[in-house]
Amino acid sequence: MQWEFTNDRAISSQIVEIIQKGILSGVYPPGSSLPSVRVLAVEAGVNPNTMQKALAELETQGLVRTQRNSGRTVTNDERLIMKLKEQAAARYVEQYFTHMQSLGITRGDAASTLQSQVGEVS
Amino acid sequence: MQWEFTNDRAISSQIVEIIQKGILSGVYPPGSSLPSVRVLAVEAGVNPNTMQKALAELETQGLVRTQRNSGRTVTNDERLIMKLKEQAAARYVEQYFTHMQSLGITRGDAASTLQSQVGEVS
DNA sequence: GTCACTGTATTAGATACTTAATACAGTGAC
DNA sequence: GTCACTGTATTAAGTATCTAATACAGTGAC
Repeated sequence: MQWEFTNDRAISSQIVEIIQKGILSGVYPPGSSLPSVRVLAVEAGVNPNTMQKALAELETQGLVRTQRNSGRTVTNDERLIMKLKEQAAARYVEQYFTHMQSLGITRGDAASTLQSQVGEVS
Repeated sequence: MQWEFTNDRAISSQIVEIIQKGILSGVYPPGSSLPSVRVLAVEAGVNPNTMQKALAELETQGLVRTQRNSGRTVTNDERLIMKLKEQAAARYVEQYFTHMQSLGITRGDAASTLQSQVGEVS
């Protein structure tokens, strides 16, 4: 997990997205237990309150379960994970097209441009 | 120009991006004059100070020129515009791949997924 | 029972952003 | 010269975010 933040958005929101991706990509497998708030806060280099806020948000999304005095675990609901993963992917696709269209680039041209860079090493 | 803002990022930053896209896409052609700070502020529904901040940022990027007492114009430097447009497009491509990779999706699969949605109406 | 660990809550301070209400200097039309 | 418009600057207030420093209740190992 790489905790790198930009200062153009709230840190807690960025944490939510990072952990979301960790769960949706399988880095945090279904049912596995998460480090404690305090440990995660140290790892990420943020205040425990900030990490707490992010984890609370993840819980309302159903991605994380909390056992009041014994830590948190990733949900076991693999169908939910798969569904959210597909939704996220679809959102990224549309976000790409939207950005390119606002530059005056059609969906077709946007697709060609992307296709030509699949092999690039970035 | 559609002035719609989310509250997860600074409004002034969002204004910068919207006007940038307007210039790079040709909605604001090279050399054309921009509405005044106060008019743009009303259009966008924000405080003049906020619009001023965004326009100042655009000027440091070289996309906009200011004639101290007679308004602002879009730069005439079409090469700069073209260059920035290509850079922005390349950035969106990489951003897409990065997002998909953090979901555990390879560049190749990310390209296929996108290709399959070119024709969608969104 | 003690200790070390959980999540959670509260208070205070610093900072950034946005709005609001002004003000000033320069320009161009009349 | 007056008026209406430019960009720019300043001050104050409200809000959101993050940090810091605590505190409390519950659990499990020993």
